[in-house]
Amino acid sequence: MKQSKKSVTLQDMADRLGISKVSVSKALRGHTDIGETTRQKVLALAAELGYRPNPIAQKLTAKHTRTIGLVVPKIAHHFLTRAIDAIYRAANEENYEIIMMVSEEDAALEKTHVQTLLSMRVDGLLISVTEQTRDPEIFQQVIAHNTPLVFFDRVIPGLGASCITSADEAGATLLVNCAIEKGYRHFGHIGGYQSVSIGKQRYKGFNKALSIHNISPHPDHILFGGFSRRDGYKAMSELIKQGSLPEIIFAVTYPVALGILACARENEISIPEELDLVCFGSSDYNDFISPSITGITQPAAEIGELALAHLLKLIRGDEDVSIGDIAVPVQINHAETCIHKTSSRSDLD
Amino acid sequence: MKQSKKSVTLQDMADRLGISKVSVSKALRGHTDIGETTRQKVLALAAELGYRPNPIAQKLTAKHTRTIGLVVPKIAHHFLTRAIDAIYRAANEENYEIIMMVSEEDAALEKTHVQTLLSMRVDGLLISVTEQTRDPEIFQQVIAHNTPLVFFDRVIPGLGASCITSADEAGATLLVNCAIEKGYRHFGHIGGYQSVSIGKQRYKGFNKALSIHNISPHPDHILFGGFSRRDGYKAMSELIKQGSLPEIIFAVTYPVALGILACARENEISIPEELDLVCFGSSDYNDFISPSITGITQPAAEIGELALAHLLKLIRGDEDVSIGDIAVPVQINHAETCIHKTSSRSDLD
DNA sequence: CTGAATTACTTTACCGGTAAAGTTATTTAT
DNA sequence: ATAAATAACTTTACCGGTAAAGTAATTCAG
Repeated sequence: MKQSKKSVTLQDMADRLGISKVSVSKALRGHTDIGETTRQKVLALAAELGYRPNPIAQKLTAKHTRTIGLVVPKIAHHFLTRAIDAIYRAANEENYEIIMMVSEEDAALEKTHVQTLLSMRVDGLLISVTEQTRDPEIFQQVIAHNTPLVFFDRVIPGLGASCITSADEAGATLLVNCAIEKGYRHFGHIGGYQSVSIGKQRYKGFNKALSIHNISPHPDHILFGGFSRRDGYKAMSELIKQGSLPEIIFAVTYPVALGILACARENEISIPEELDLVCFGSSDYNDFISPSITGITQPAAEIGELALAHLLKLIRGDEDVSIGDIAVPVQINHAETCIHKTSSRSDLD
Repeated sequence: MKQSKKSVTLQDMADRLGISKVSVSKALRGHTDIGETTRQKVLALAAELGYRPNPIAQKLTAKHTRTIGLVVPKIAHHFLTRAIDAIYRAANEENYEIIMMVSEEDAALEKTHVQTLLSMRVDGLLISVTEQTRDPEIFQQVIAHNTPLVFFDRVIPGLGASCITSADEAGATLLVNCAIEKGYRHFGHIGGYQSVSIGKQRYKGFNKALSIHNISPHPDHILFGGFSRRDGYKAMSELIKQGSLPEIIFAVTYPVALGILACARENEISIPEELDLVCFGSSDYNDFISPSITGITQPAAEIGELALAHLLKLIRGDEDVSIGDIAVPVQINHAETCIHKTSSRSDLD
């Protein structure tokens, strides 16, 4: 394999012009030390040779690298995909570079990635943690290292890093309240790991709505697991095995709701007639699904943008920024489930 | 903002141990120059201080950066998302770092990104071009620069860079043949820009199947545009405005098919009864959509992996690798559309 | 027993930039 | 007229590594 053509360096240009490389550097950066004539010559030569400074060399000296590390548990995930997209877009506008690493829901890999990014001297870190992350030690290291850190979506509160999330708790309450108003009383929850922020907060919001209305769900109707379609399917299978079903299930994510839908379909349980369903999250494809699922639309792009904007403020040391948690308000997307309570079950009512 | 704690350098450790920094460097790399006793001391100190070499400094000297540039037109796109995911996973296994940049379907931005990545001294480039890319100049520059380049999905053949794609042409032929066998005779195509490889190849495959069977589609039923849901919707509106509909439409992408579906629904044209529909591509959600759309499933992960593997071979200079195009075979996913021809139209048959 | 090889290091140089501290020749101020 | 300031460069040093070329002490070979 032939070696890559060497690119033009300051020294190359200096040699051609018979001046020192520092002069060339200064000329390019518009330093006042350099006379107009020389500067024009340098600029002309640089254009001619297509000179581009070596960013690696630049980063070696500079205190700031204009690079941000992004760690996400996966990419092919409806919410994250959109958030990542927004982060890239916003970073590009601000002339920051993103280095994304994928932890693949593996806490150990996540840790390695964070360490790698730190050693790459990123100016700051944006992190959405894995389902498995329990030990916050690596993040405490980041904070101790004085590298600005912002969590988004799946966050770890209380570490002294800002957390940007959907209004998980409030959104869940909103959704469940809406169902209560429509007459539903017997709720189930297929929730996520309680060690993960979104799992915990959404369950909390669910409980809050119920307790305000003095409703207590049947313990058998509350199940916890992961956040994927597979997890939803599994939980629904268990629920069916147990025998009794609630009137309506609140699923922790959209994929979980789909898993429930798939499982219900296989077991010939019709949704929303026999069993109703709502969830936190939605999908671009929701309108095409039958039944389309009533749920909470998450402002993924907004969260991505906010997280980046907040991180940049921390990096720049803006005075009007404090480390804190931001919960972006969410809305209900009314679709074909959870229209109104269709049957009243005398045995329970 | 306080400054980040300075990280441990070779010099720091050398000072503490009273040896030269080069010895420390050699010890860490297991160079035979260093005695066992000293090496152990260095290793111990490195572990104690949590030394991590500065990758920026390393890259400045090394000829290879173990970094690969990835340029994609967008992230939130069913096929690309999965391909990107696979690329990250594979790169991680091979201990390569990915630097992804998003061109946002903007050819100018794409060019800048490629230049930036080149100046970052990536070892190779993986590119899926934008809808708008017409001028191959920047890619010719890459090739002239001797940086290995592999296109995937949306490719530019004939430049001397390898192209990894779905079997676009063959897949389209396969799908259309299948429809022909089921009795369909009057075809429409809502296709993509013919300047983009997937648009061109899929249309080509469509034509091939038809011409083999001596079928010529009505010119009014052939429309070209972009690859998004919006584009599908727009094209379908036009088709409706024109008056006559084909029996079945072959849509260039899954989102385009959805756009068609949405537009048909609004105009109370029932699919698949009044108008049938197939497309190139599919979705995780297809099973939940009604009607679920018969189409070609693209091996996104496989294409991502193949593209990366091929690029790595080029980078490593493997002898058994030649620059060439690879079309990964595709399959039909049979769903609720294109079951069999339901009506025969006497006016046309 | 002595020259050559080996061991275990150190010194110097370099990657491609940037910052700080010279160095001249030319102005400007007094 | 002469010291001080200014303009326009150059030299040196440094970022944090790696490669190549010393060097001194010890071991080996004949």
